[in-house]
Amino acid sequence: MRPVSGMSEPEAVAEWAELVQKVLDANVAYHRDDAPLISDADYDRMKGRLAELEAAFPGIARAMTSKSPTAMVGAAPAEGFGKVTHRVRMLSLENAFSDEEVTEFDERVRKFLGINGAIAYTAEPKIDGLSLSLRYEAGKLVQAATRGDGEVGENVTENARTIADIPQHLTNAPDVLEVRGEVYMSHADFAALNARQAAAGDKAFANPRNAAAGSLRQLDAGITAGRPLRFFAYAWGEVSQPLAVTQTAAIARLNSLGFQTNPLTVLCDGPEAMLKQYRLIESQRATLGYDIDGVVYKVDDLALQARLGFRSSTPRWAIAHKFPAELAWTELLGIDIQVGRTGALSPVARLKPVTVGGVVVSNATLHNEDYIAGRDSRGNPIRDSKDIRVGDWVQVYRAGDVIPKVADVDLSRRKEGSQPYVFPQVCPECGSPAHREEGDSVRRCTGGLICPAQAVERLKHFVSRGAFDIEGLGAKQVEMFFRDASLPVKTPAEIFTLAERDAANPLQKLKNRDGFGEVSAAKLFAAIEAKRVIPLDRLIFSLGIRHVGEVAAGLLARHYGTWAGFEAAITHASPGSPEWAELTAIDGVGAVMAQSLADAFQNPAERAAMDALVAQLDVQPVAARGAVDSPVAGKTVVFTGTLEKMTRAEAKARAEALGAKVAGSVSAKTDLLIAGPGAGSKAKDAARLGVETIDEDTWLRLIGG
DNA sequence: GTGCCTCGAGTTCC
DNA sequence: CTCGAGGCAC
Repeated sequence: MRPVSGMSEPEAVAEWAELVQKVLDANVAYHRDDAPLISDADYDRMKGRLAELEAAFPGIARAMTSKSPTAMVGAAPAEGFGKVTHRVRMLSLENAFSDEEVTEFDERVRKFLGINGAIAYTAEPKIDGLSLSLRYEAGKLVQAATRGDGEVGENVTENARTIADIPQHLTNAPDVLEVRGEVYMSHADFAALNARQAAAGDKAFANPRNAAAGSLRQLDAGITAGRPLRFFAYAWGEVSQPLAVTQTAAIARLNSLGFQTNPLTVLCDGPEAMLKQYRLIESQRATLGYDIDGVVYKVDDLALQARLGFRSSTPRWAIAHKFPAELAWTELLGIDIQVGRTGALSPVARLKPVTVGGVVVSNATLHNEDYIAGRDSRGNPIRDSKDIRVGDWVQVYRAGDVIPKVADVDLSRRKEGSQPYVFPQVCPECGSPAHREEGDSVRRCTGGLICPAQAVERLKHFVSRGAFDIEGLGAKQVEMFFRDASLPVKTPAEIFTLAERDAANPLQKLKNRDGFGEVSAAKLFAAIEAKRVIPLDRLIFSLGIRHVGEVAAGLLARHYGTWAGFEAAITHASPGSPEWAELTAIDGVGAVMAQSLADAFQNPAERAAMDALVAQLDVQPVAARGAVDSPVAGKTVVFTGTLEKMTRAEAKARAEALGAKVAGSVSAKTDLLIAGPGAGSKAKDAARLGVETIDEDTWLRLIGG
């Protein structure tokens, strides 16, 4: 590549224009056609060069950068779309795969609510498209957003405006109304679109879902307008006034506001009726004219829905009853072992590519060594104890329509002289012994940070979304720096000395490398610099300590507040010590997690890496508790005796939603005891300790209902 | 001790 | 998304 410094402006413009076209073509191939034209590395290189040209010739930038793909931020999931934070989280649904699981769902709901009689549920087809949230203010469509990760989605307002089923204006709607539903493409429209694609020499879409997703995510809304997308409304997010008192009535209301709602939505009086509707919908599946992948059941009474509330990522009042997964047979070409950040050795099946549910699958997970051998972790036989051998014909499916898995083996086609797979006893990456602990289903490499696979996976975790989340430093860049001879990054601390080391390196500066330019190198250094200031919870999560995920890291950070406090406590924690007692007293922290933390902090190599890292950082303390505005926020409460207005599970969920901590027994830390009739020893304990005790009605008044 | 509810870890394909 | 397992209530 020619150095930009020796180029004239017209030459630069010519190269720039050519590159823009190539990048745009690649974008179309990747996003619309799901068929990459070029490798990711080449793509990144082209974008880097574009940025370089634009930086060296500001004229280009002023005149045309708005057209340039560099204006569409790189790497991150939201290429070219703005981000939208959902005011009400877009959750996913719990899945059921059998009739029993549906019956259990109903039992669970009634148990939670303490209702013995029947409860009414709606049943509706689960459309196989992509969910979309539409925000209306004063009756006008102001924003459309994809689901994203449920918290943050992409702003696709302009594209949504081109969909005929989506009204631009509503009359008699609440001031604020967020309608949720599914964007999909009908079979007929999908076939016609693919015929057009073929006529134009473009690649066909694999299935209607991909076609709908690709069409909605066009950067040019003009292309979306030419795609026959449809929309069914089935839920809502933020509303300024309630839509109705039942799910059925709310859907009818959405329909009268001008939305398409699914005509197969019916009200059922219990599991029997739900399953009947499931079979009816399943029997009509082939003739509906659009893809569905199951049936969704929802508690009809919205007041009950509110009482049931949510678990961490799914509502308690709904479930998706999925149709059986599509299966396909193919040949197992080989078994590779991958090493994860905790050292776990995971076998991956390399398959002769096969289409399953409209997607070509060439890899599948084999879980662990027992799964290959045909036993579960308790030693019980699975797949009739058939083991899986290289060369076998295997049946694959996509679990939850996503993750490819091997379900079965065809013994009649097993090749003569095939041998059972021998699981490696040493790490294939570093050669250290791989041990399997009693009762554990995974075998782990014992190399720790010595193992390059573990080290690089730990680094990837370190820069991942919930951890340091450094823009421009993703998995791919981490791999590159890890293997780099002149500017290596082998430990998290080394990320923060990157700029300094680059400046001190007279040859081969980062900005002169393939894939980087002046601008991108400076941007990366700035992004790293910005993350020197880091909240304690993110730091703890980023350490990648086994059993300590995002939630546990948050608990620990909130309990200890500062790095100094946390570090001192864990360093001295061992079974029997006061630090250990304090640690395991945290709600959600048990002996296993405590031991894992202690092991990490008391291991000299791990500890050295941690200290070097923290020396580079400005760790922000974390406040004790989220500022929930309620009289019980931050209080520790205990329930005892018989609760008459709600079940124990419900009482606990509501108290926690209001920021209270619910404990099982009364201690000096208890702030409030809610005692129903029949309270025994706990009430005595409370009296002895001087803990305030109230009855259920007083409690309900206190929390407002 | 048993059973429920979550979380954590690992995985694929786009 | 699923599985295994940790943590806790009963």
